[in-house]
Amino acid sequence: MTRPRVQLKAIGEATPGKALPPVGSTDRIVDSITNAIVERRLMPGTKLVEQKIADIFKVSRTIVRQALNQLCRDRLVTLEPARGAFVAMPGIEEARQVFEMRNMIEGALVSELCVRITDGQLAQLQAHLKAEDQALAKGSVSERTRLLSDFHVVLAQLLGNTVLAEVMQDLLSRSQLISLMYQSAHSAEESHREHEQVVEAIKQRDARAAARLMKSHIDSVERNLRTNPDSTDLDQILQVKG
Amino acid sequence: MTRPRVQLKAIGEATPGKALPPVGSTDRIVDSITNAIVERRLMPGTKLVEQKIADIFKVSRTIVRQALNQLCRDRLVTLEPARGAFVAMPGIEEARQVFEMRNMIEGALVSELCVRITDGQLAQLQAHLKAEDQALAKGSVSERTRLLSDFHVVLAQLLGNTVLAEVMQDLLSRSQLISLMYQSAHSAEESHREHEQVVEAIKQRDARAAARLMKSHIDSVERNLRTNPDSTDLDQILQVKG
DNA sequence: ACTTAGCAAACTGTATACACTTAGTGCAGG
DNA sequence: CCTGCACTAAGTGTATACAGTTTGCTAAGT
Repeated sequence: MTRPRVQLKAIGEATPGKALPPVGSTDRIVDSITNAIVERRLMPGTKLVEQKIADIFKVSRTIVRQALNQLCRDRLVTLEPARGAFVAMPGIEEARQVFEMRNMIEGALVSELCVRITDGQLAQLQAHLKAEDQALAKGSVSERTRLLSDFHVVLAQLLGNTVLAEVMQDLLSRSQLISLMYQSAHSAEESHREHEQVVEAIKQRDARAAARLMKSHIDSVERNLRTNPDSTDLDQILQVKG
Repeated sequence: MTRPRVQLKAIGEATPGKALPPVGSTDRIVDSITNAIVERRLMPGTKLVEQKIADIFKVSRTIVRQALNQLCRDRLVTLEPARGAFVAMPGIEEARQVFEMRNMIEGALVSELCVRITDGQLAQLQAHLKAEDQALAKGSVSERTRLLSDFHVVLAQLLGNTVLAEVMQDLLSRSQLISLMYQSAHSAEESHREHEQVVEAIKQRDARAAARLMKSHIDSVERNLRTNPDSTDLDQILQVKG
């Protein structure tokens, strides 16, 4: 079986523009690998050898194993018994389920927001939209991607519900991995426009419209995945088979 | 600080009527402790000493630590650095957030079910209701509790969405821990009746009613928590302070 | 030339050892 | 009698050692 061989050094560096790095050694590794995956520096299927990661972070395999276990729970990494850890390769069915779940949660989320959002929070949303706009104009690709994804996290955070925010963060990491595998044809510009429409509906306190727009946004992202299994994907699909 | 001292042996046994035990040693321990917690054999605040658990399951602390880490991610256990692992004691705010999240998810869930459920699946639901009924008549308290909780898991599973089912399973474990801390006055009979109403609405394919009934069911459970912080809770709250 | 058996290197899974932190106990001083 | 400090036992955090498995290579056989 030939899996993609990628430089593991890709996970060494931190990402600018993120929250301050976590205190624990384990969390630091989880964060680095998570970022490396969602930023496409670690491709799906890449084997993550414990000792190499341990060397990079100057810790023992014990710590690395803890990190890999957490990543496995996040579904960003697959653990195959006695074989090792691999960057996950979510299948079509899993992708469908993640998006279905997002549809349900985010639909209800924006509905609720229409009822409870404050003016200050609305301004916060507008500020995020502006940041998206600027990133589209001059930002790097990875910055765009991050902001477009963060939009959904911000929405979740506005409800002040940590439980919800964590689940959303999880679903979004997986979404990014999925988008990466089934190369999305959904343009950043289109996503941004759809985000603006959602925010506008929230501003009007139109729960029904907001939910509809959000669902159609997510559907639109998903649709553009399925209809475009392009060459990169085929490579990876073949690599799975051997 | 005085925390409740409970026999750790409580986690040794498996629970009848559950799915077959998992293969890995780690998962076996996670399952045992999870069951012990939701079945109230391990009370909130109980310290989980690694070596003792290791002795019980005849494994090394390495394995136990993996299990405790997983339980920490499930929020059933709290890890305090250099102090150890404790059965979680979710606060009021966390409880509110869990129920809010359930409201959002399960509302959308039953709506969706109204559109997609098959006759066979409806029969499955009815069968579950019947099991609840029988447990109310003659089953043990823990069996009732389990069935009433499983109702929600079954609903999630009917959608055929593993991602959703896992999140729900998670939220329900936490809900059980919460009910246990803030002793619920919500009677099993009332829950069962409300379940029946939800199923009836699904049967009629009335999405709006189903969502409304489900939300009111969850609200009703939550309301009965908050208004009844009885003696057991006070004990635990005092124990936290000093 | 192609397949297959066997061997060696690499890697994972678990246990163990050891350093460091915390918590409890007893004793001395106020 | 109460307070504060040193000491000790218990427990956690990390590294390391070792056993078992997988994987890729080599070589023999068809």
